[in-house]
Amino acid sequence: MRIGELSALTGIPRRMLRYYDEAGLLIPDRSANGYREYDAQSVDRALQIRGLIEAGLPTRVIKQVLPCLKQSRDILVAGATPETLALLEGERDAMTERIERLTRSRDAISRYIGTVRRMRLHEVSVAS
DNA sequence: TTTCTTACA
DNA sequence: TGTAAGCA
Repeated sequence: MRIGELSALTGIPRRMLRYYDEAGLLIPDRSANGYREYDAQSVDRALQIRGLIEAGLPTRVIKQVLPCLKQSRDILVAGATPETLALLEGERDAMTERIERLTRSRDAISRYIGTVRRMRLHEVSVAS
């Protein structure tokens, strides 16, 4: 299938699909006219890549981990080299930090919302 | 019509 | 990421 169809199937913008190609994450075949030609497997592959990117993994890391995901959507143990493992540990820690920052932000926002609501309630009761 | 590359906001 | 240009 061509890029337009893969885009429709995955919901991933064609722009991003070309970016995955440039980044070496998902390299399609090329038809005679130069159009990118994707196989059915590319659907899962593209979805996996998007998931990893949304999780905040740098493309360089994804590029290294991707071979481990080649088959199914589960991780292939055989493809895990010590270097890859070390890289992933670093990413995991960075992810944990991000989660903690997000948690603090969320809690701060929750407190703010609670405060504003209490103020509104008082205004209403005083007015009526 | 759809896709391609390159470049800029 | 979006968009525009100029092709094939």
